[in-house]
Amino acid sequence: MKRAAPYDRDTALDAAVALFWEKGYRATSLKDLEAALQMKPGSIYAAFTSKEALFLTALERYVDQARREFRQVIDEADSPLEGLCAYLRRIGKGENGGSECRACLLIKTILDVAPSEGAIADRSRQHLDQLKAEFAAEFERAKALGELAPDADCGQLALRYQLNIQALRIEAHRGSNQAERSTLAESMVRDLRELRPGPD
Amino acid sequence: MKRAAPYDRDTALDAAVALFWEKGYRATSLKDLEAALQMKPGSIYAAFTSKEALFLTALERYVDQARREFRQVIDEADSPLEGLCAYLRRIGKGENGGSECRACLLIKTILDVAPSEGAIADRSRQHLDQLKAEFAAEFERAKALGELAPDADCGQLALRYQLNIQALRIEAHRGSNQAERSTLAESMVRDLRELRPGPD
DNA sequence: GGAGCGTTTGAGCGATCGTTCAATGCTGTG
DNA sequence: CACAGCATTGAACGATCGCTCAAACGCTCC
Repeated sequence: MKRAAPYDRDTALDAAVALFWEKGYRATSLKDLEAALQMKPGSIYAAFTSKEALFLTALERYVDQARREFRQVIDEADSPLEGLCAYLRRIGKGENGGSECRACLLIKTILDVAPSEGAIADRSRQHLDQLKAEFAAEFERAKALGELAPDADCGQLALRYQLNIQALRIEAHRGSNQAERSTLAESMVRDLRELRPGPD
Repeated sequence: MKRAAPYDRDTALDAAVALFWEKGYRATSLKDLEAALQMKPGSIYAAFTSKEALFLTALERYVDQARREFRQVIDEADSPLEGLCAYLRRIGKGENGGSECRACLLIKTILDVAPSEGAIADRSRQHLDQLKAEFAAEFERAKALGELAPDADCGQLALRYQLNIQALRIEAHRGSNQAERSTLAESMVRDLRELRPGPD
């Protein structure tokens, strides 16, 4: 039997996600990682190959978690459109699972990373596209249930939805207080609800 | 008479803006600046005190330019609301003056910069607030002319307008092509136009 | 033409970056 | 208990970071 690893990979990765999320890829030094993961440089490299590889692994974990949170909110909602609204509200509340409210790590990364570190930017873009597709699928579900007009462009709606989420998160990075962001989220929710076809 | 400075301060600052805009504050090294400004480190420090001070000066220039462009589009438009729409379209076109389309330097900076370099982040936030105020003033003007409902919340509208602009610019950082962004801008314009009160 | 002075230069500072590897310490087996 | 084997360690590497300063330069004025 192999000796149990004295570090817990999942715990370490969670710490890495939190750190990268807070400081960004470039600004996070190996020294920071040593402290956060409670691992010496050698161990980090043995476990994750390189800073870049560690980041990519952490990114995967981050996206998985984000997707899980989204799905959970959706599943608890009464309808697809209501679920999408609820998720917006949740982000506006500033609470995003247990973690503090920050700009989306994917966006941060895309803006932060130099062209030379293209692998990281590329992967981030892929993740963004996948999340957008997830949103689009939810809009499609809403349309099938009659919550949207039959000719609604779900791709476009998903894009704007995603941009709204990004905006809410970036707004949190700015000085704005929580109430302001809640108002903002409500205004976005209103826009979504107005998409509902109906005799009004 | 003092000897004329062998470097042109404005030219150097323009180069600094372009470089910082492309690479971000942290990722821009003194070596990069030496090449871009065609100045040796000693000269840079003699002229601008430090990398941080140089960035702050460049930031000022960037914002001035952005504001000038906005004002120009507004002044050429038939009405305040039309001006705001035209500016959105212009950003959607991907052309933003002569410079390539990139995420707003202010947003990039806020997301990029560590808390330890607070001065830079703080100044960026101030600039963002000022620009938002400029937008709000334009919405107020629109309201006074009857282009908006009398009870419209111009502060809120300005915020969402600014977030839309940020979204368009960040979208450019992503893979999305120009046509996609144009469509996006048109959709935002439509939202703006729907604010017009009317008999419908 | 030479003295004086302000500017520009670039080698080099200490710190820190991401990374490596020989030495060390611990664990499961005989 | 002794040993074999592997994970962990942390000092140290070369590169690069932001930055400094003594020396060289070039202009102006006498």
